[in-house]
Amino acid sequence: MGVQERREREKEELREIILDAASEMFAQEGYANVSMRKIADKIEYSPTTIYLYFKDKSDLLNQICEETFGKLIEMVAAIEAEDSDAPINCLQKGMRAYIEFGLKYPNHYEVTFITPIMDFLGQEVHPYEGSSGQKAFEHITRQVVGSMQAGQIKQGDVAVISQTIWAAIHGVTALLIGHQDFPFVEKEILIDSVIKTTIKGLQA
Amino acid sequence: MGVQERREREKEELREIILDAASEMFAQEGYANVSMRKIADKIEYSPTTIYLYFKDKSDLLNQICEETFGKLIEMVAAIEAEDSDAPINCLQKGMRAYIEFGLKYPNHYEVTFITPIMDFLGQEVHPYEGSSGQKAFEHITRQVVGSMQAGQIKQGDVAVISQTIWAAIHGVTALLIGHQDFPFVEKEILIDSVIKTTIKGLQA
DNA sequence: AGTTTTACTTAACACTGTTAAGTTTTATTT
DNA sequence: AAATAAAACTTAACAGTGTTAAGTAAAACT
Repeated sequence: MGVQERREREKEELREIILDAASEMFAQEGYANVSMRKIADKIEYSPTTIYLYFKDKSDLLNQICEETFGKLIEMVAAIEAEDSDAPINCLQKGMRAYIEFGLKYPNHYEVTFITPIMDFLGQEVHPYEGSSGQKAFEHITRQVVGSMQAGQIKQGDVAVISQTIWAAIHGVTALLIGHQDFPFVEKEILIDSVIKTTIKGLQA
Repeated sequence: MGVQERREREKEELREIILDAASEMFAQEGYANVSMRKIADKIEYSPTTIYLYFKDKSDLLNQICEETFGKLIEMVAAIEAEDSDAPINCLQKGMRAYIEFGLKYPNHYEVTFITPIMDFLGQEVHPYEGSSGQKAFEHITRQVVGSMQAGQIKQGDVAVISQTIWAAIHGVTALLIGHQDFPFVEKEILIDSVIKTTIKGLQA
């Protein structure tokens, strides 16, 4: 009765092929500039086949983002595992990793964290619960708790502090991605400044 | 020879009508969900008439943003004119005004500062030079200079500090607008935290 | 070999932004 | 006042979009 298993494997393979093709195209040309027909052309299937594997275009995107952000989580988890001297260094490294990840995959960052995907009623369709985004954020929270317990940042509401940090790193990432015509100072200097200012602002 | 002047006035009026209709619709339903035909329906002209007044859809948007952000500049300028005791208070008020403005006109904020408008080659088409966005940013810069001269924030590169501030306020604004499903702490508390953390991080 | 299930495709719908060509209205000139 | 020129606006169309319903080919089961 190995037939069913083989077929499932084949289905999964095509799912991956679609996902890979779409991922590459989204990252290269941007979500809006890639049509279902173009993806279909690339994988040499009819456009409607994609709909047998994904609910719609935004579902395709969400699943790509889940994959991509799995990588971010791995990166941040690796930093945590490094058992660095001070939790606050860990937090800083995590912030830097987040920003650099966003700049490395700007189109993926854009679609996951910048573009609010709305349906026609203006409702957001980015389910947060259980998403990789949630998991990534939980890492920040954990590092905040660690730094707070070590007395390296001031006592306070963990959620407030975590979200403040997220605002800072999202802010610089989003600006650098989305406003390439703006006369920014040198990228590394700005990133440094954002991280240092935030950490200093949170110290006891 | 007042005929020509009257006609110019009439042209300007229709331009305003289009701008107002589009502005309202973009703000209510979001840029992507408003088509040229829908705008045309609303103002009771044919869709192509719009192209006699605006180069294309994104031009329409840019001009709306210029108008809207004129208001932001007025707000920030009013704060500056208030001649508040300390420049750093002025800076803080300006930051708050920026964030609150973004939350008040989320769709306008989105299209000006969040959505990167790309043409089909992935080139950005948001001209920064001379834009209202530039002018708004210059206000931040001026307040940074003032605070620095008053010794209320540390000495340093004005551009770096200004952009760090922008990253922070853009970050929280963009997050609050774009991720309404995220379990944020109370809005005012988060905004307060971002502003205070940033200012504290920049103090001498 | 015949039947059912699965996988995939064709054709179509209702949209989109945008342009070229044509029409109506307004102003100028004779 | 009639003819001409210019401006304002519209109709029709192109080439594309996401998505669905209906149909076909292939594989698996009986």
